Amino acid sequence: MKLSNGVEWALHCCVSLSQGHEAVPAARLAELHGVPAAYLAKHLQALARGGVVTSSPGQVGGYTLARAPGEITVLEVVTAVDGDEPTFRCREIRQNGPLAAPLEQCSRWCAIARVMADAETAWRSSLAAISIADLAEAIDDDSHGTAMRDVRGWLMSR
Amino acid sequence: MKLSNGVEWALHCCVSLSQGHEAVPAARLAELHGVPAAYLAKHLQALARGGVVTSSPGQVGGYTLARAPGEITVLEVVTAVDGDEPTFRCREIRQNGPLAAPLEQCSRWCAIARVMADAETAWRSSLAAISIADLAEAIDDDSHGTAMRDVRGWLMSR
DNA sequence: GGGGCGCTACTCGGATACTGTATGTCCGAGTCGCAGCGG
DNA sequence: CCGCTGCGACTCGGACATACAGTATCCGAGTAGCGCCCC
Repeated sequence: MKLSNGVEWALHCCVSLSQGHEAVPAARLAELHGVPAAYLAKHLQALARGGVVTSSPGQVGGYTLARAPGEITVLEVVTAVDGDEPTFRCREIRQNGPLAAPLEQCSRWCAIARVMADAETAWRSSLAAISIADLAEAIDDDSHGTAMRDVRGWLMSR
Repeated sequence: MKLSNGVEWALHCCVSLSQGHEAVPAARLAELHGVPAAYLAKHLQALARGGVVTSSPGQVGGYTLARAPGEITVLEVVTAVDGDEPTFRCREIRQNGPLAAPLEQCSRWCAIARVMADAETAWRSSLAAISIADLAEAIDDDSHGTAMRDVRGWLMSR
């Protein structure tokens, strides 16, 4: 079970976007994070589709957070980029083979699927408890208060 | 983030194995669950490598649970089949670009990686709380006590 | 009749093709800002 | 001097190649059981 690395890029981009009020083009975000611009654009489009960021075309266009940083959870970003399909897809193999379970016993999910779904819920809850604002604060603390200030300055310049 | 469907097969196989004391060949497990035998064998090998089941060659060989069903957790099965790499691999992009974080601030993990790791820990804990015996009991309850009895009977026959 | 030996059949295990998803890239459609022109 | 219009440049958005991992399969190495032969 591997998570697309686009998730990491998207989270960093959201944190950066939370530091400026102007729209930031995809190319500029790519430069800031040192990642391929064309590919990052793809993930930003996914964020836009997911309602995490809003895009504006034109000469001074770019991406902006759709809501306040404290109102956007990490889970939303992950879901927007990675898709909202469940990680475990039950193929109902209990209905296969010589001992196939009768259909009337399959009204509930398979016990295995329930366990996996519970685990996924725990994972999602953990991600939903953290907001972009929390991330920005944590990163700022790690850098003793310089990282976010530098990002703000860099976004302002040019 | 998608989980290999081999995980589902492996869990079902472990539950079935918990019902019989004889070694069960891969082909027989495949027949029981209605899945391709050659492919299932691959996953059973992974379970053997992970120490979840033990394999015995020869005419009456096959697979057996390596420990008591209550002592094997779902997490072990998932890890054995899917690999134990973390779902989120931090590429340290904070060290990229014009505002690269200095190395002395990177002694700890990136804040984003920490959040993802916490979520994964929650997921793993949830899976580690359930054993194969728990699964077998839950499946039995769903079928009003017939499913595991049928499996035992089918494994005895032939 | 008992013990030893060889054969056979069955098992797992890893090496080998194929498919789908993630990765990476590109060019076209659309929009906003700015400069130039006319009133 | 002010407003309108046309142009240009920049933006996003989706369509297009490529690389890798999951899917599916096969055949060879090894072992245990069984029957046969010899004593």
